[in-house]
Amino acid sequence: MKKNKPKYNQIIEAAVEVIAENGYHASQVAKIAGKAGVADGTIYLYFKNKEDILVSVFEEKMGQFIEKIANAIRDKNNAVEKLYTLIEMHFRQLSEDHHLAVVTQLELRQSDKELRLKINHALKPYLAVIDDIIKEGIEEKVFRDNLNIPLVRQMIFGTMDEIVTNWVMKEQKYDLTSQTPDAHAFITDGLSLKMS
Amino acid sequence: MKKNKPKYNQIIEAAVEVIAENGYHASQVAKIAGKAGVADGTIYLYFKNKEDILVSVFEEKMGQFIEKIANAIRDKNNAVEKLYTLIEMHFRQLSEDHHLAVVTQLELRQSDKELRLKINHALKPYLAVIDDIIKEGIEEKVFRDNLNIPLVRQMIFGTMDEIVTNWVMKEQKYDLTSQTPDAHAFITDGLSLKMS
Amino acid sequence: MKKNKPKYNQIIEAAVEVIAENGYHASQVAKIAGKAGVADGTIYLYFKNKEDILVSVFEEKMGQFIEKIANAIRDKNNAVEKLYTLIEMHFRQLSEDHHLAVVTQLELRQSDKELRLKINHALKPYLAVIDDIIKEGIEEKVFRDNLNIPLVRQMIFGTMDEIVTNWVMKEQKYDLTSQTPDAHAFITDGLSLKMS
Amino acid sequence: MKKNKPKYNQIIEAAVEVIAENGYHASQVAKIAGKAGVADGTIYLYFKNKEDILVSVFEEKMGQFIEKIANAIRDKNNAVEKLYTLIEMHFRQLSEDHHLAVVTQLELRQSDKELRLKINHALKPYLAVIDDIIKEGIEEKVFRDNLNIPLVRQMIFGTMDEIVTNWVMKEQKYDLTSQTPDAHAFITDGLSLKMS
DNA sequence: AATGAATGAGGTTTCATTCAT
DNA sequence: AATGAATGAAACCTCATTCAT
Repeated sequence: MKKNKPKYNQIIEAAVEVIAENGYHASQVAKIAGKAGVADGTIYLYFKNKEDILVSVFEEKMGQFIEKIANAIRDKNNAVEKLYTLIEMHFRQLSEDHHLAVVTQLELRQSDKELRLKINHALKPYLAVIDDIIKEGIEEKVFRDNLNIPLVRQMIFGTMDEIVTNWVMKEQKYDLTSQTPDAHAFITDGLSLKMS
Repeated sequence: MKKNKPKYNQIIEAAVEVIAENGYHASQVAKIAGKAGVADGTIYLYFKNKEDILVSVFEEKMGQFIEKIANAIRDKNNAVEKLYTLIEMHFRQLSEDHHLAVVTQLELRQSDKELRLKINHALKPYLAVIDDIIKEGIEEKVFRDNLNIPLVRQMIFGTMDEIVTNWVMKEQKYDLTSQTPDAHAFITDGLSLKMS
Repeated sequence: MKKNKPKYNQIIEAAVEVIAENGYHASQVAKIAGKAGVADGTIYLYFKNKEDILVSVFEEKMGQFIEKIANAIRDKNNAVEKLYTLIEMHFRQLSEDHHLAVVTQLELRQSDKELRLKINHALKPYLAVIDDIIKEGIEEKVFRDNLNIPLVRQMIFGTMDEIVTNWVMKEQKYDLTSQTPDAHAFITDGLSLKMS
Repeated sequence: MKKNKPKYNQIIEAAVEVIAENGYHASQVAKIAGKAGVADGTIYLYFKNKEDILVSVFEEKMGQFIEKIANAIRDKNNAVEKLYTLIEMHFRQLSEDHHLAVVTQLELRQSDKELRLKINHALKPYLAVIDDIIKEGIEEKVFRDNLNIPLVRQMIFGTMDEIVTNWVMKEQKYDLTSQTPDAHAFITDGLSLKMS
């Protein structure tokens, strides 16, 4: 978050709203400028081009997203609890900001390959947080020690991501956060019946 | 599959190739017509509009995709084996058709919300197959009976989808099919260390 | 001149008129299309981009310009007469097509360096015609044999060009063709008083 | 030259450099301000608008250009020598200031009709100097007395101008000043072989 | 059934100029 | 006198779709 750059943040917030309301391809720079209350040209004092707005939107929002999750996890005592908190915070944050959920789950994915790569890059720190939890769980001997970490991380992220996308596509008609226990159970224990 | 409509299939196949080679946004109708060996106008004798081509591509390919998986599953004896086969076939089919993998995992996702909904609709039969396996596993008492089936199905699909997408984005540098055991283990048993 | 391409020629002629009437920088593609009676997009079926229109205008017009001069010169018997005819035809052709004169003398010179180089390239055949006359005059021993041909050609072209440009800038208020004898006299004899 | 206006001259010099280095169309006011070491807005304390900068550049430089030629000519005894000196000085001054040569011969000509008229106006005093030499030559009876003075002046200027432009376009690969004798010979004697 | 020439709407970005400080 | 952040108009080109042949 660039401090003391009110216009920068105005534009970022306006971009999220405009994309959520109009869809990715109907999000003209003029519309963003209008909602941000600045002239079209002013956009280009703060962003290199339209793509730069979109990447910045993702970076800013993702930065805040990760920071909140990292904070919430910090005082948890073990990997299982941390994982639970991560899932819950992931769901809750998107649940509380419908605009952001639409933008990250649907609209920003319509961007082309180059932009997608930049967006994926902004996702790296989040994936690292997941990796750390997996490693901690292995050390604590609550997770198996033969886990393929990158693959497991993909599966955890894929699981949460698909749940959120379905929720967004169903127009957020049900409560997302309450899916946390089931999602957590699936990730830790899978589908299997526990043997006694 | 429309039978006895050779041009229809020519256009579908051309569309997959053009999208895989050029990317979604660089796939003009004229390019598809060119590769299919027909005039631009001819496209509109077989498809309502460009979106109709893309939806049809997905429907045709998804139909074949599901049929093969359904066939392979039919003679498996229990839910665990069926699930294993489903995952393996999912990975293998995309592994063997790189064009299709690029198109389904990356390019078609760049379409707008409306088209995405239609594509999701074509996915329904596949999701039903997954649902059936889950139900069967519950009946066989190898899966827990308190599973939220739609949620679990999303998680299974999300897990596989994310693995495939990562593989495509890493330019298919490693073997996808060999990820099957780990993916299957994650889905059935989660991360937890099994107690003896 | 591309034959049997009526739209091609319509666009070329429209471009000359639009540039002459509005000036180089106010010559939008839309204006040219409008005057040519075609849709904006049609322009791009015949020309790669706007620059291509402008280069083509110059090439087409210069081709006709040179051809007429070459024809007129062919049956002249000596270098002095040929030079006289070249000057007269140069002046007359621009005199008879005011639009073309404005475009070549004023408007097209506002183009950037790259376009200027392409335009200069189209001028080469004309400069070769001048060179040939100079060489012929030397062989006929009516011109000095120590002439620096490229330099002399520049001087001849520069002389004519400056006269035409001045005439265009003075809004063609006087007769250009009647400057031929004086221009010819200057080029052949310079300023000096002939000694007896 | 506005005396005691250091910023005025800074801006003029910066403009010449920026235009020579970047070309006419890439010479934004901001770039000129940057090179001059002043704020964008400061430009408008000294110049009415961008066109005014360019006209002033030409006027300032042309004033110095003419003054030097006028000084050099003053102590020559006859028209032929004065003409020789004028040509030599014309070539030498542009030869010694490549930036200025590029700006006057190529870049400033890309301006629109209105600006070109103002630039031509600044050229008037120079053309008057040429006129005076022609008149003096006629009086001295070394030039013909039936010369059309404005036309002859255009031809002399056009000759020199075309030579300089060619030299600039050939990227100044050869020596310009040494073209003086040939240019002078062409102007005084034309192409004709002298009769004895 | 097939063609392909023609259409025309729509948006990102630059940059000269202003004016509050 | 000097600053520099903010303004906002303006145009090239692409490409899905049509329709006369």
